[in-house]
Amino acid sequence: MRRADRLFQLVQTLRTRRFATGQQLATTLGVSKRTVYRDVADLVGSGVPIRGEAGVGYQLERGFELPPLRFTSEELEGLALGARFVSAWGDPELAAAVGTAMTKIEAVIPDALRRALLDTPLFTPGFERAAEMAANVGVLRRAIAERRVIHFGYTRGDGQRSQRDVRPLGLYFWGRSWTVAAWCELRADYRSFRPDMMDELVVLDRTFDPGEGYNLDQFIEGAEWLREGRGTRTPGLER
Amino acid sequence: MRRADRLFQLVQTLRTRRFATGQQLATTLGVSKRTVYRDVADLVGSGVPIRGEAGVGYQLERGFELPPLRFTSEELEGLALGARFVSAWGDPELAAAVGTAMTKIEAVIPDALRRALLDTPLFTPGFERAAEMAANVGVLRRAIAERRVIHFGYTRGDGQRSQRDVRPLGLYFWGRSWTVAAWCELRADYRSFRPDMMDELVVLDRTFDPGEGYNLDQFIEGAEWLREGRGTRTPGLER
DNA sequence: GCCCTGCTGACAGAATACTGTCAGCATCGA
DNA sequence: TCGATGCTGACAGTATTCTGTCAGCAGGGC
Repeated sequence: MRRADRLFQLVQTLRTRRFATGQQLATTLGVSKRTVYRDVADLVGSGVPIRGEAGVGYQLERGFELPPLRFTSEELEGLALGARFVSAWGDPELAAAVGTAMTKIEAVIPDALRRALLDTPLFTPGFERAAEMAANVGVLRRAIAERRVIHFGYTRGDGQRSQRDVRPLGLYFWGRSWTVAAWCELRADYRSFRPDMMDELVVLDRTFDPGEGYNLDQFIEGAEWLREGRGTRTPGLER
Repeated sequence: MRRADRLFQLVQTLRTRRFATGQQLATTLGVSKRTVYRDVADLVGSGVPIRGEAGVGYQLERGFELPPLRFTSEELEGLALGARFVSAWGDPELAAAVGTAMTKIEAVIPDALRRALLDTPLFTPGFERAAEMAANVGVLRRAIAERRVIHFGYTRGDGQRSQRDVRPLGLYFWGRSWTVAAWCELRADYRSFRPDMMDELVVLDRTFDPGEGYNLDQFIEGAEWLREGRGTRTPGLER
């Protein structure tokens, strides 16, 4: 086995096992312990965040699960604009994430590109209630990905309050505000809700299977306005 | 010199010179031509886009000026959302750029991450006139970066038409539409314009120096509504 | 047609890297 | 204190890579 391949495999092993002692790695890779130490030293020298602790073993730091990406300046320009959108209107978690992403981007671009890419005045002004609008979006995003039922109190525009258990299906951003598409267990039908009108949002342990009757495809099917992509109003919205 | 260092230096040489023959590279690096060919083959095998043409020489393809970036999954999630924003509302050039960026991202993420990252239903519905709105934005973006005066015909809402020479200072996206902040040479004052109401937009050869009286800072100073970040109307807009 | 250049294969000697063994020190947790 | 583990240095034999030389083919520009 070529050394380069072995180094790769060492990282892969750490990726899957999280913890491994030098002896274990040596056995797995079929080399001596001394060679493992040398390999680890080389990898660390190349920037791989492997941590070794005496009495414990080796551990790969989080965040190294993805390979590096190479973007063109045009692509970075687009991503940078997108990052501003997210900063202005995304939920705080994602906004923070794109913040660190932009820091990484800024660190590597040469000065010549900097002006066209970052100094170009391209603004997505946040509105007064932008942060408020995005308040619950992060939680909803996770709930959708994990297919968990959520519970919340909801106050409609006319002041009427209700408690809901809903199965969140998708998030929509309409230029000023978010809505979440969901199957409402109270009404036994599809409904849209505005995250900023929710309070006491809780993600329940209960999960759901989006294949059984209540899924986003059906929601979209019932929403002519959405398919044609021209509506600005949201039918079924609990407003 | 270690081989790895030489490979790096070869790329650096091509970065700065754009063109170089194998013989030139051999002399620069202090090795034989044959070795250069081997090095180039290795680099190409590692994904470096070097193009060799018989009778011409070697050339490094554009887009390789930037080092690779390593993002966490959270950061990629944020950038992915931003990419959707740009696809929906950005100008066609940037939309295409984020498209290829997303292709690169999709290519590397493991299946486990794919669902949370790409399959999460997170939509930024484009509106009927979204493409139309962004029509001239790409051109304006370039003009701002290059500080070039632009000329266009403008039709206001009341049907009144005019021809303008303006110095574009910045682009704003308001959730549904774009405006460009500019110094209007006709009115000798700051004005905002909607790109979708421009026709026959031309970037002139004439450049301007944003330090001389008409710059974005002054524009912002005169725009209380913008500083406080709460307005949805745009004073001075030629509507 | 001619020159310049990229590109490939083969080969042999030189240079380099790789590896295991041994020996010892440092650090962490029990 | 003790054991487990990380970590470092030295050394020598082996394996691998690297490199230049030579020879030839192919494609682009003049």
